[in-house]
Amino acid sequence: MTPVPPISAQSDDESPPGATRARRGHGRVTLEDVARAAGVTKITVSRYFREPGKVAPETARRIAHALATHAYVPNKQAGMLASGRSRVVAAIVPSLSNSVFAETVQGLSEGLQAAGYELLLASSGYSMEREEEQVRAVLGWSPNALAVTGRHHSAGARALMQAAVAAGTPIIEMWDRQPRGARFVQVGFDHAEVGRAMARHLLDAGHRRLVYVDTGVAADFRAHERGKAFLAAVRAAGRRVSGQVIGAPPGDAFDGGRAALVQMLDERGRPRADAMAFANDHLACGAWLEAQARGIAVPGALALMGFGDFALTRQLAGGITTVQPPRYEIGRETATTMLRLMSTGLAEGSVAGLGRDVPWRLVERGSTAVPGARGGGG
Amino acid sequence: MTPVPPISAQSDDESPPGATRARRGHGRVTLEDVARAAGVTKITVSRYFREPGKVAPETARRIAHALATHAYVPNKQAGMLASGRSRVVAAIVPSLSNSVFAETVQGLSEGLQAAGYELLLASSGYSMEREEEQVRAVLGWSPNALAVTGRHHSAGARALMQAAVAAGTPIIEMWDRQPRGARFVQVGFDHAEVGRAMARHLLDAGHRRLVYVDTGVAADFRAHERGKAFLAAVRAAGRRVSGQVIGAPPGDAFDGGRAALVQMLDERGRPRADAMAFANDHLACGAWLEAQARGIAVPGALALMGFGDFALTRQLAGGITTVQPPRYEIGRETATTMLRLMSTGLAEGSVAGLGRDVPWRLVERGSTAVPGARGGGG
DNA sequence: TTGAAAGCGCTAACAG
DNA sequence: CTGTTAGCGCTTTCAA
Repeated sequence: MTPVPPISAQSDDESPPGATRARRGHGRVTLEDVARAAGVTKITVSRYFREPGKVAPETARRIAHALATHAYVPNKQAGMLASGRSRVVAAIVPSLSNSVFAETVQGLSEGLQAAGYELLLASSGYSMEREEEQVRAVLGWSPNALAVTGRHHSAGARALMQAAVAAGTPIIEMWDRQPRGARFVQVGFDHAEVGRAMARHLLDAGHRRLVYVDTGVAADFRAHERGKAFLAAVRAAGRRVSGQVIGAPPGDAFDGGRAALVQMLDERGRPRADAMAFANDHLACGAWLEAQARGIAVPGALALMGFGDFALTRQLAGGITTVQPPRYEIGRETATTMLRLMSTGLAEGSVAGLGRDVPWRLVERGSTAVPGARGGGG
Repeated sequence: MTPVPPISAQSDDESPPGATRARRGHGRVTLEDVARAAGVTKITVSRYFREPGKVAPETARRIAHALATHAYVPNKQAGMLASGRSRVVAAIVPSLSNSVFAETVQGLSEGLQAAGYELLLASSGYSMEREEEQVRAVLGWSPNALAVTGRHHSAGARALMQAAVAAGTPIIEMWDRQPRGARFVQVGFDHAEVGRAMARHLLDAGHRRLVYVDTGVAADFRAHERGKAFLAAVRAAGRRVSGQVIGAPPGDAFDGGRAALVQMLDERGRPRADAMAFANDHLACGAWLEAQARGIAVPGALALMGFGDFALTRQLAGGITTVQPPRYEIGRETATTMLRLMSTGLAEGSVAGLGRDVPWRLVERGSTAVPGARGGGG
């Protein structure tokens, strides 16, 4: 263990009159300790870190030596407080266990790390109330920028975020992009468009009775939006097709997908739908597995498609059609956008609605394959 | 006396409605602003937050009113610096995308949140070098405690961690427990024991030719340890059984599992092993899917088992035998242990090796089921 | 090239 | 119950 030098007031200067106050520090090594050991003052050590070129080689050597024996860890609070620069960016995602957001965070983290920023991460557990708490909490660290997920927030969270923008802190909404009425910069895509594309894909394959299985997660607004648009698109397709949105039970998503499939079966165990679209791939995979267990042919008797492009969709025989969202790219693009906004100082209300549409694509696999050309419906 | 403040290029014209004037630092509202608006001094506002009982009701009312119109966000850097208490705990996990750690983080987060702590999260990407960087980075925030994953760290990281312990910051190693030679408090379990249990399970089922498929992730030391113990246990079981450890290719784990299975097939497409144990359930599921695709009966022709208890293992027909690690509990227990150490101030070297064994269990499912009683081997 | 002085925004101690 | 004073550890002028 490195010996921690005594911090006792070893005063070479005059003792302050009537100085009997209790010391407050926590036993850590400070810049001052290192400086004393190196025979310089703390500002020189500080420079050694920030502008190494500006300290004499000999001095640098002595400082390096002092550092080697002192396990010095710079106190970031102090640095941030003094400089006003935090080099920290905060992000709030609904869930860290959801691999979708994990990859976004990965992209964000990589993009920021390259620029020397640290990431303060929080999760809201898909609760707007907790999101507000987290917004408040992370803003307290004066991050240089904040990324949140989606465009639905509590009034309180919105107020905090707007105050932050007004104070010059860029705020970015990830995963969702809907320039109309946007209050913040957005990096993502339009989920309604995805919902429509899913419907169109199934309609084009000739299916007539379509179902969208929504997630059991109440606050997954993006999934709901896809479902809503899906339904609207089906309804707009004419009288010969029917659309329906049902909800998967909360809990394990594989089980939820299975349950949704079962719910769609008639008394004879046959699907009352031609095709089912799911809010996410776990649900879709669950349904696929249940279909397989029951001998329901996919896509012969029932077409299935999901959202998310989870690894498993490539693994199940024939593959499961899905929408590949730019999970990683959203994070990466958010980082880029943040860096740009931070450097230009453009964080004003004027940029609300700006941002980037990050492209997604529909990946067609076996679960919605059309044998031959099944003929155009509707 | 008063140095002329740097002239702000832009004229401080009128502040946005609701919020009062922008100040020089971040342009953020400070305690002082609120205090002025409430007609008190900042310390009173500070007390209003920390010890509400100690401010007069009338004063409290005025402060509350001032707050309502000021979007005040406390500056945590300043608070921490002044109080020395951070109410922040840091954790470093190998990967946020790995659901195993995601759940641990969830448990940790929940346990800490209840006690009013915030979580600073970092991921090392399974790299000891990056882990050291992250240790250094998070220690700069003066967390009240730090949790790292596993007991393998770079010398530099170890030095930083030991200095932190010496300075009174509890450090906990999660997921691994090996009291011999431990330098820090550990909350987890012994992976060698798991490896032995996996071997025993397969041996007891009468299998003779056993294979452990290690992960393609080089720095997943715990997986390697399970493999090593697995092999040792098989070798110790006598001359009539054989054991082997092979590595899965890096990349997608489902594909890795498939590849590992293929690698074990002879020219006629028949397994050269009786049973395969995998470093994780993704690999095991991949192998299972490949076996199914090739018409290899599981467990008839080949028994499979994994580690991790991922949701999918319950879904594939018959289920896949796995080891259920206490993913969530490790996080929860880490939180409890941290809180205890922080309150007792016991963070000295004397507690190294202390900690908790968190129990795991082997979940037997179809993929290793013994039809009837296949007869005792070795 | 190095140092001295003056805070950053907040809280601990100690009066009133 | 409220205010005053003195820092927390670092970075910013500015001076030497």
